[in-house]
Amino acid sequence: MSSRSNVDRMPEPPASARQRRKEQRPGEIIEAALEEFARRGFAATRLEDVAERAGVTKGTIYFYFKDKEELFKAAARSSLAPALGEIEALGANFEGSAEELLRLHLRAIYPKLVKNPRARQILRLLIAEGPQFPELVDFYYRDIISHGLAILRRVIERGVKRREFRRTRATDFPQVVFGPVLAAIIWSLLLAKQHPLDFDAYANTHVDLILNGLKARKGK
Amino acid sequence: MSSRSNVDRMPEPPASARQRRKEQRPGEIIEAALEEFARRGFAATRLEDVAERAGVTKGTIYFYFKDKEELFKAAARSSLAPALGEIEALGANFEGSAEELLRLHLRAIYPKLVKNPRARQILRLLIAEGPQFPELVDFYYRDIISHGLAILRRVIERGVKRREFRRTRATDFPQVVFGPVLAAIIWSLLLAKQHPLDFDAYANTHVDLILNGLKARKGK
Amino acid sequence: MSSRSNVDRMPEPPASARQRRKEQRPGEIIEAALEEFARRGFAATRLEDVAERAGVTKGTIYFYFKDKEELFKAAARSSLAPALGEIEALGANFEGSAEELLRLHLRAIYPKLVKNPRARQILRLLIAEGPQFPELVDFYYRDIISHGLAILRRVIERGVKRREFRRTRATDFPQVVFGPVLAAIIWSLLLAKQHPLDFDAYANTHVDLILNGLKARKGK
Amino acid sequence: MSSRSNVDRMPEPPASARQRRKEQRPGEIIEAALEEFARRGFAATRLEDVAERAGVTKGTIYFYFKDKEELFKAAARSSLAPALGEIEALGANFEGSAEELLRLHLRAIYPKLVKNPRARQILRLLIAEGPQFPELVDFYYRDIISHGLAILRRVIERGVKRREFRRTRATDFPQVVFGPVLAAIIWSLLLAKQHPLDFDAYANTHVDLILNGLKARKGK
DNA sequence: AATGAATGAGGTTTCATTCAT
DNA sequence: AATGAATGAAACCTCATTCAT
Repeated sequence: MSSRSNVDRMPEPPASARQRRKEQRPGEIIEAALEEFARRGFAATRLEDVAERAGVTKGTIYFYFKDKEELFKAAARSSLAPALGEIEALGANFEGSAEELLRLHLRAIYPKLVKNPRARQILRLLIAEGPQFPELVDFYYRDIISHGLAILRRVIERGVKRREFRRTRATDFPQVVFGPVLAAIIWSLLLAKQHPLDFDAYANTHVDLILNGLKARKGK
Repeated sequence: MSSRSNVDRMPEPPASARQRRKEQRPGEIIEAALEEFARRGFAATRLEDVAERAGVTKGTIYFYFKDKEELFKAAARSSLAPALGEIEALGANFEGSAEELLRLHLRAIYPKLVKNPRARQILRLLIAEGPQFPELVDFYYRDIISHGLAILRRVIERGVKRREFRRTRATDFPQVVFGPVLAAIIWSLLLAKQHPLDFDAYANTHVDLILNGLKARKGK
Repeated sequence: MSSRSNVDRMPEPPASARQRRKEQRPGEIIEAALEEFARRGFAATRLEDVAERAGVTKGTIYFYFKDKEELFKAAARSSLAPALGEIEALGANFEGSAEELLRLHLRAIYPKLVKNPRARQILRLLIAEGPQFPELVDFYYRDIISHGLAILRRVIERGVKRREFRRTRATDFPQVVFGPVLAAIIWSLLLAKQHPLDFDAYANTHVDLILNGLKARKGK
Repeated sequence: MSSRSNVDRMPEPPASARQRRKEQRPGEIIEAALEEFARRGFAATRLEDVAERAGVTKGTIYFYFKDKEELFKAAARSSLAPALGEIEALGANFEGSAEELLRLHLRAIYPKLVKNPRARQILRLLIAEGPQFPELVDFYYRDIISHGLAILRRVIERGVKRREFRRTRATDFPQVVFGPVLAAIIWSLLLAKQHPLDFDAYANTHVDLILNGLKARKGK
């Protein structure tokens, strides 16, 4: 990403550089746009800044995107799907206990969501611009959120079936299990700089608390 | 709210009404501003719209607030303190079990935060505009967040001391306990309209799961 | 019109100048716009130029008109109605011959249309921008053209009834009688500067030719 | 016209087709340009649209024409000369009466000017863009208008010499005789769609009225 | 205290034009 | 001969801010 602009300034780019550039341009612009939109929000972002960050001029953006809104949507839909896919894959052929599986999932979520700047930025955009871009919310619900919740729900159900977990309404509200992750992301977005948080220890506490909360009591 | 503008257009309002009006003006403007800012974000909000909603003209806003930013800060600081105060008061002379107290707190939080549009809007503003208004984040951390977390921390510590709760790092990370509330608020902000959630049942699940997670195991 | 800008530059305008100005502003802007639009056409006209000519800034235009198109329509509808009214009035209580009346009408048309820059400009706008602004064409047809043709038609019919004029299809096509006026206007718009035309002699020739054309032959 | 683009996309067009294509390109572009310029005017016409209509890309236009203005002039000069030539030829070896000859001329003008979309479009361009392109006006005056008027003048003079027509100033102002044609063209440009006109009957009325106007009175 | 006409900086968007391929 | 990605100069338009009243 940072090497890009250097190339721009290099005289005599290799023969096929132009071709390679052309194919990468939209992606580069989207990348730059995501960065700027996440930093400032939709309205406060200047396409001039996006252009500069992408190493092109304003006009070029309009060659690839109809208008600011289109660019925003393209950037905001910037996929979290790969991350989700990896998480989903965890449960594919898993044979162990539900506890183990939930631990695996939650532990995977932190590096992929909390510590991943891109994911945090997208969450910020979603919260900030959701009301102005309902299609965006729809998209994320359909493609990401509902899937993520379904994954959690299945793990919990598995635990219940195996008598590892109590039968609770947690299967109806997997958001409760996920909630602490959201708290961590928001902390990271707003406060981490001034008030650092040990996210590893935080994740352990989250896992421990939730698992203990779900598990069936021996004594009872 | 709707009667306001009528009054404005009434010729010769009685002296006292005018007086009352004058004193209420800033508050009315702040109220209108909060609404608009929360709906659209700082940059996208037009002072003209705030003025209209407040039943005044643009010029009047500048009589009470130096500029748009000042108005935004005034609106965004719009207090959550009363809500926090009420929650804090719960623990003041409480003599019962920590479980009971935590239950009380969590149950109090839902109506005051999740179901309270004003609180939700402020959270949205904080997340959306935080990067542009660090003072705002500081303010909320100092006045609200740190206090709120401290309250939770004290309740948990009380439980640990009374051997009701296990000794976990939850006291270091009360955010984990609070997390599900955040998830509910964000759901409410973005998704509730299309995908309603039974927040009462949700709250019960939250309380149950967290309490069970915190409690010491009899068997062990 | 030309004194306006001087006033602008005068320090200390009289007390009510502002008020007077406010009421005149829209009219002044329309006047300036008509001038510019007629000179350059809709697309090529810059609002900055209109503003300068009107002695205001770009922003002011948008205070009075929604956008460039709205301003254009307002300017283009700039009335020809008074001129039409005066012509129409000619026939009101006229008691003389149809020949005399037609002479009166045609003679009145030249100063009001051919020699009137405003009328010429409007015609140019109508022809040039008609396809882009069908509502404008509708408006002119409804308010001006159909009335104008009706006036001519009535005069011709009167002549026919009085046996002054032959019975021809000129009543169905008063445009034929009016045509030479159009030729004069267009000449004036395009060629008069390089190739002056004696419009008074032209008008006489027009009147003579058409009247002779309409009149019943004695011999026959 | 519509098959053109298909050909374009055909791989390996036969050598001769390509050759033919190459030679026709400028003409095709001019044709497309005339269409677009007449529809929208100079400023509002986008070269991209011209290119698309011509079945080429923007760049190609610049291979044949220096810039937009050059293309416009090429399109706007698009010849009316053939039409004029045919009309002029009518009088070449004509031996009959002036009345007959004038009838011939006027009758020839309608299909060639009023009913010919290309001629109408050029007139529109001339009126609309004349002020911005004085050379264009000069060109049309020199090559078309002055010739056309001269033709009419000669016919009228012939009639006067032969004592068919009265001696009037119509020879100084043949525009009067031509005027009704202009009215018909403009009607056709602006109003014909909404308010159809029977141009054949119109032409007859024109011929009848003007001839009667010109002719010497038997009785006198 | 309040108004609202007016400003002007700044942003989005368009499009003629260029140029490497 | 032709392409089309890229540019950059304008142009439209918005809106925070001012100020005479």
